Amino acid sequence: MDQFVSTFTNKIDTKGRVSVPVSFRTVLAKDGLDGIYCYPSLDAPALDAGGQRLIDKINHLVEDLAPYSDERDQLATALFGTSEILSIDQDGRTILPERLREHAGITSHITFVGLGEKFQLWEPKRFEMHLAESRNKVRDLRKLLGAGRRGSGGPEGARE
Amino acid sequence: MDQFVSTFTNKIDTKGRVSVPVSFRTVLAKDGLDGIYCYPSLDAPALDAGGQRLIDKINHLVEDLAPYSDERDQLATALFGTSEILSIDQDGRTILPERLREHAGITSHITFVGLGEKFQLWEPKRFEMHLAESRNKVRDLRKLLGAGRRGSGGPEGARE
DNA sequence: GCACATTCCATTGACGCCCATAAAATCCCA
DNA sequence: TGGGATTTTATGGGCGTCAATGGAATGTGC
Repeated sequence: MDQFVSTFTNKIDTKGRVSVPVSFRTVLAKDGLDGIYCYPSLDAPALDAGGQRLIDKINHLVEDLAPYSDERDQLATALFGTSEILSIDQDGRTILPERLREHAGITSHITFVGLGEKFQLWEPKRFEMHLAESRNKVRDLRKLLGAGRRGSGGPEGARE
Repeated sequence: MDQFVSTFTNKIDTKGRVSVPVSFRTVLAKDGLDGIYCYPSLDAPALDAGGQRLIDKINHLVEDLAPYSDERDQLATALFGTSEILSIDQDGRTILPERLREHAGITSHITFVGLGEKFQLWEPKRFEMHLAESRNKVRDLRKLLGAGRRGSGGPEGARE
């Protein structure tokens, strides 16, 4: 498996440590990064995270702009400037800096959400609402696509 | 890691010393420069900084211009004429010359901002505003990109 | 002598490393 | 198939190390 899938909710201990789900750790290791590349999501109260592949993608984005141009610096500022490379200790735990926790409203628990090539970190309650919204959107989308194919899952097509 | 990532805000003590974030020092050392190459940013009230790789890049930039052309002299003056190579003491601290501090409006605290191949030095308050602007720009930029192609989108993957 | 810069040392708080425990998943064998 | 044994994961806590910072000691030029 080389993709981030499923969701997990773990606890933050008194020292600010959280266990990273083992399946995510496996994907990261295969990806060739000893840690988690993580930054505030631009359009959600959540954190985006991933491994080397995600870093490479962002590098390409920045490198496509003219050297020493204003735009390039701004893009690099918004992406690299707000990013962290979180270390993972030998028990598979990491520590989120205050700045990142704040952006996502995370206090005592964290929900890890697999999105395939990357994953997100959410405050559990917020993620519940976000998930409900997402499902509704998917439902609407399916209506538009037409009742043509009915797949297998019932009205709750999205996974649990 | 061989890139400047994340931001750090450190204090300037009564003697003008500032600790350079350890992760930045590591990158500089790997880059093969015992110090910080630093000059006033051309289009921001900040300082640009980096290691050997940055020096090489700027050399190429200048060399690509016609010899004895006005542009070449101007660029060389603007960059090299205002540059400094800051030394790093054995406790990982450096001292910013008055001229550089003035350009960035730096007084008691300094924010180190990783931009990948280089980094910037900002007065903390100013950087806050600059970051907000940058994030807005990138959001707009992404909307433009996102409208076009769907699968490979930006770093945020078009979906949400 | 003094002003300034550089080197060295001390403190503090954060982080990494190690071990312990409990719960859960997996395996094994009857 | 079921129940117990083993492994693995999630979590908690102790402790040593290191980074950031402050201050003293030493050096250098005027």
